Amino acid sequence: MLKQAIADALKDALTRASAAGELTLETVPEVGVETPRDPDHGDYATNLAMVLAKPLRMPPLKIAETIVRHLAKDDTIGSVSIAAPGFINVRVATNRLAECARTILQQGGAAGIQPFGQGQRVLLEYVSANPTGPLHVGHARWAVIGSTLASLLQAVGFETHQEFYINDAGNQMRLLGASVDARMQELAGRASKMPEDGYQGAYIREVAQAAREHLDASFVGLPVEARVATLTGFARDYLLELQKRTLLALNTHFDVFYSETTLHEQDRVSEAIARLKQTGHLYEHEGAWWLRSTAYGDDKDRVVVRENGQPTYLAADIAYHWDKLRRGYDRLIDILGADHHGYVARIRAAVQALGGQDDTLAVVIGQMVNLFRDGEPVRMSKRTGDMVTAQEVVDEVGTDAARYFLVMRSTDSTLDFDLALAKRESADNPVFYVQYAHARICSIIRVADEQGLSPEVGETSETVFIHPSERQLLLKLASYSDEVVAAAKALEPYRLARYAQELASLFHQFYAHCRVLTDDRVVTQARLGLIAATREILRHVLVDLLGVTAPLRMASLTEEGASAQA
RNA sequence: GUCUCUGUAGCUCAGUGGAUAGAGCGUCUGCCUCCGGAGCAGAAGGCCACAGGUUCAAGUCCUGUCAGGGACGCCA
Repeated sequence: MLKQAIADALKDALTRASAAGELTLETVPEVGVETPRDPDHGDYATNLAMVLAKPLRMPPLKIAETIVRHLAKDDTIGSVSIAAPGFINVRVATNRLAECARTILQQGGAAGIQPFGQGQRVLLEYVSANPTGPLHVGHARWAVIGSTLASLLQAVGFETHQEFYINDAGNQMRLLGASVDARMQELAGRASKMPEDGYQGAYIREVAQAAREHLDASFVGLPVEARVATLTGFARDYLLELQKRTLLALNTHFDVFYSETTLHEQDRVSEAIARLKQTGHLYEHEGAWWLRSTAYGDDKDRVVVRENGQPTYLAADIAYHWDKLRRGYDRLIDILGADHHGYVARIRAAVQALGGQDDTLAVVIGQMVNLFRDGEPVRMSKRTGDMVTAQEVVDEVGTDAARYFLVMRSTDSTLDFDLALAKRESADNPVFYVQYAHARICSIIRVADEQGLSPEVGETSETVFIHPSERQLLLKLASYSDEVVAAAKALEPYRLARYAQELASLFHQFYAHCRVLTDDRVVTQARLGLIAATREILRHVLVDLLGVTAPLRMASLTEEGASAQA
């Protein structure tokens, strides 16, 4: 809310100084405004003078003085100071901060968020698992990152859509059908042979059991090919439903589940191949057709049609991405696991070969999740039966903790997820810390309500908000809209979780230092407004962006509190 | 071997080229007459893996080395 205003004021000052002939600028440079680490250095700062020192061939301190002399005092800039070697430090007028809180209170947590997306259409594709088994924790991480990113981009003015690409074609699916068939034969008491590299997990037996209940009894006696074909479809549907249930439990909602098989059935794959041949991006070599992906920076060219005439997985994915482009999306975002990193260059190349710009497709790589239970690593393997599924994780720790933990780290970092820790309802657990701040505010407002007080931020704030913790809280509230925009531009949803924790921390500090409900009516009114604005922001970041609940009260506390007092 | 992510406090991690490197947990010490103590305050704890370079300024950018994760199919 404030960053742009300060940058504009500085830019105006530069222009005036230039017009006055005191600084000889050819163009007005980009003004970078940052928040200093040390609050003593002001609320916002710029290194403008130091950046200009070289081109102007003037000492940075002198430039800073000149800029400050031409800086118009407005309702945002309270005071300005210069610090060696050339920083310009701005302290925001407290009335302006109070005005920000008032705006948040009136317009809600989204107030002031710059809608730079301008209605551009964005398609996010994420999770996109094979329907050959339950989702694992890695999938859960992509799910949470994807859905949070979708909300985030929506909040900054993009029109976002979310899709799950079902990898339901190819050899893996036949193998799945054969694995289920083997288990089913077992259940029927017949001799069976699990195929080489067949799916071994306990869930295969579950699918087989379900198939026995839903398919006709005589089915077991059919020839192998017929059985496997039917079971492949059955298992696909069954496991996809399982995955969908998990995604819902993670509070993730897709607009479309897009089946790879339909691409083949509707000849989309052959169309895409024909198109690439026509535009000269494919060539024939050793009986196969290759995409010239090296033309767009890939390490080597990639086969799209095999020697035997069958299209590869890449061919289908190219067709899918072409379909996305033809549906009129301005930007495509794919979220992939680090295990698919090597795939990025070729799909980016394909998008460009299909006419996309080099920045049309953005790929977010999520590093892997290491699962722990009480410090002991838990193995994740699809082939063994003992893996912990995403569903089990959500069942164990709950949706809120699962979402928060899976999104709170940078996607570039591998995530250590300790189930015991996430489950613990204690201070270890950041999601409870943030939710507690929200519940605490609700509690105060409930008490105030009983006294006939409603939250408002009055006009006399300069004299009312005098405690440092009040200022810090106000500043944090005012920076929310800037933070949302920054997180969206960088495609870094984890920043929202950090912000939420920092805001909660500042609120708890304020709470410890300043009593809200006091004998002084003016102070009470102002502080009620402050915490109500804090609640708006907490609710927005938790519910609207992170997809986590913002509880009015902490349920387990009342129980514990009751028993503790007894 | 090539590509890629990571390496910052005992642990898990922040840190958009700027000022004295931060948070949470853990450890130690304080704070409940009072709006919810799942909280707050304080202390201890660091050659930012290592070596060069770029610049007014490097934890941050570049190159190399070391260590750990992931990937290198006419699998999906």
